[in-house]
Amino acid sequence: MGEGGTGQGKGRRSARSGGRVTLDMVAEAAGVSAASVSRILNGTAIVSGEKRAAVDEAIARLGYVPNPVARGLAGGRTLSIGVVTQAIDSPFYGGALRGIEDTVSAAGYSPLFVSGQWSAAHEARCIDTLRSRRVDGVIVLTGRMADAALAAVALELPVVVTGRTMKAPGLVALDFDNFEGARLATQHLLNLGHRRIAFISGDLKHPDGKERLRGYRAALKAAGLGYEPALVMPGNFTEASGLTAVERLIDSREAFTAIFAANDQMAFGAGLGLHRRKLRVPHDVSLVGFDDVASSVYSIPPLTTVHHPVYELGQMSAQAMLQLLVGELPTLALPPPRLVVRESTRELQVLRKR
Amino acid sequence: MGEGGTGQGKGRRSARSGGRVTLDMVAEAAGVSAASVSRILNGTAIVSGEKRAAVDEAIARLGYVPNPVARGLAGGRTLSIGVVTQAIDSPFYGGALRGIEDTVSAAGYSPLFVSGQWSAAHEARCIDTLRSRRVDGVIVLTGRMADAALAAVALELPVVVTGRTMKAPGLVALDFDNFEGARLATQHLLNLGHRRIAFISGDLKHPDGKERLRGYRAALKAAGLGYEPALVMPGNFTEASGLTAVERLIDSREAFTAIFAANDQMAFGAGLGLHRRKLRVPHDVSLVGFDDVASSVYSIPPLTTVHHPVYELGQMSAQAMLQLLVGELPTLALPPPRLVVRESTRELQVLRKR
DNA sequence: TTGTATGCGTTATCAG
DNA sequence: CTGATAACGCATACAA
Repeated sequence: MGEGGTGQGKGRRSARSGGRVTLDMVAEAAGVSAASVSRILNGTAIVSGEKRAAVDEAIARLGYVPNPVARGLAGGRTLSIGVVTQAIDSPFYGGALRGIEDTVSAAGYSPLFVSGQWSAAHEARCIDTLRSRRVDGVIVLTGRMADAALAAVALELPVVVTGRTMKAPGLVALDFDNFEGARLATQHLLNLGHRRIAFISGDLKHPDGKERLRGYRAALKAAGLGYEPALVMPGNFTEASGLTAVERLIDSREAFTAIFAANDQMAFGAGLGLHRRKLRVPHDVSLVGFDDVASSVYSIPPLTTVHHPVYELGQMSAQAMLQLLVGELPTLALPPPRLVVRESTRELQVLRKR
Repeated sequence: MGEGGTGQGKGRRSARSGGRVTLDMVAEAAGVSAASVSRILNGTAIVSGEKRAAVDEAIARLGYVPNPVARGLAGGRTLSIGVVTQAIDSPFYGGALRGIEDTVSAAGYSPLFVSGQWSAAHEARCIDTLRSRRVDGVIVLTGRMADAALAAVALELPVVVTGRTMKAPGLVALDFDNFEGARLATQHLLNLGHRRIAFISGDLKHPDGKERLRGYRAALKAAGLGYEPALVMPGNFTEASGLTAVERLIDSREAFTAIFAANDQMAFGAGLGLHRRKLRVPHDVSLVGFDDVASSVYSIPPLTTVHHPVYELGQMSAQAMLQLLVGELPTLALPPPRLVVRESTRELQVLRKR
């Protein structure tokens, strides 16, 4: 394409680097100045219809495509936006990355993904890399960095951060209602008649972890039940920690009829732990997760969980960034949490009622 | 860091753009020419120890960090390498992406990930984007593009492609022995006494899909068993297709005691299908997957599968690219397939033997 | 070995 | 509205 059949003049694209067509060549072909071509391309100023037509034609005929690198040097904008995630291969963040890529690339931007490895120091280094690459903005998925540190980078370039609620100039935070989600999940178990509901917490230094624990406690309290620390096991959002937690729970001989894990991955680990101890889900114990990752539909049994709109989260943070970039103040809100009831929970059978 | 406490002279970094330090400033501070600084930075030429020391000191003191954008414009190298994957959120490719990122960034490069969406046309567009961004090379994970198309881009910039075996100038292909892996998996089932082994194939237009089917057939043949088309169900590497396949298999009333799915995701789907039909794994039917994705350790039961070293695959393709970039001819080989026996397979019980 | 001059492809700042 | 011309930050022939 672009090469067309009417390849008169110019002939075989010239030299190295794939013999690319430059803006100058377009300008010459269209009989205008390079500046005008640039203006047309960027809508920087109003140009007459005639010239515009000539330029458009030349661009099409020559198959011109702008060079983002040169553009970045000259204009300061690289049309690339940095994304710092925790682990690029996480089943959870994966969806968000896809949402970001889809949205951002549709607007002509390219995402630059870097993994923070769950470390504030590493994250800071990632952001330095991103800044040295002159990204136009940075999207931080959750992240471990202090709010203040983030606010500091927001002073120099637009920042969108998910998973926390904060305010700072040049920064927009997009948070999901983890509290409500956890409350919903616990309430579901309560509605099914469960009273002894164990909780496998996530990393409690992580805002999501904190909020989900809070939601669990709130639901319990609203139901007139006391908070029993013995039913709460620490985890770190990995399958392994879910497995360990459930083993400790069983070994503690504390009675429980249901488990709410602070994320799906831990729920999967817990499920395996239960399976190993010959406890069946949901026959013997009901199990609820959080996030609704792709594989939760196909786990055995399919997992009841709280839907976390990660793809939308990605889309929205990207949109927010795009708006920030044009100087608008984004006002976006994530959809509220929604419980997805599948097959890992069921009504408490009376005989086991304590 | 770099700012240090000894912030004498220069004072608060000057103007806009974060008031960055340029190479010229370093040159001036060190009392040498910009060219020399550039040469030191790139090892382009031998410079005297004195000047080098002065420059190093100036760089450290000023906290200079090169601008990749300018570097890209001037030198043609952007220190970024493009990666086209199929789906950035795939549990399978995720590991490879991590391997690539780790390796590439350790060498000072930044990966630019784009999703090909399983479409040759989309892939081609992705590569165009990458090229317009002047990446120094492209890593293609499997991909749908024709070999010839890939060879064509390899003419203009280094290409590393995984999941296929081909030869072309400027291109290195890194393939995994899918045939042997599938043979191993099938052999395992055979060793356990299974004779009626169903196969859920992957996309047969996909080289991996083809090879795995071939391995299955080869093992059967070596065991003196005929190939029964009725035992082979088509799939497309998704959980959903695995579920469907197993349902069709059961509905066909064809007898089988084991299933080999061409990837883990389909195995998970198949597992759920079996569960729904009240068939237990491995009690009633043994199940083997392929890839050994992270979650296969925690599936119920933990899945016996063929380990595919995806992370290493990512690392090696990155290394290969790095070598290509310095003009070396990479000679890397992936580790051979290895069967990971977990709990989804067991010896065939005589009573069910047909 | 080192410095000088030029160019990379665009955008931005000026005059016209 | 439009066209020269100067940055942008660095690398590289070329000359010294």
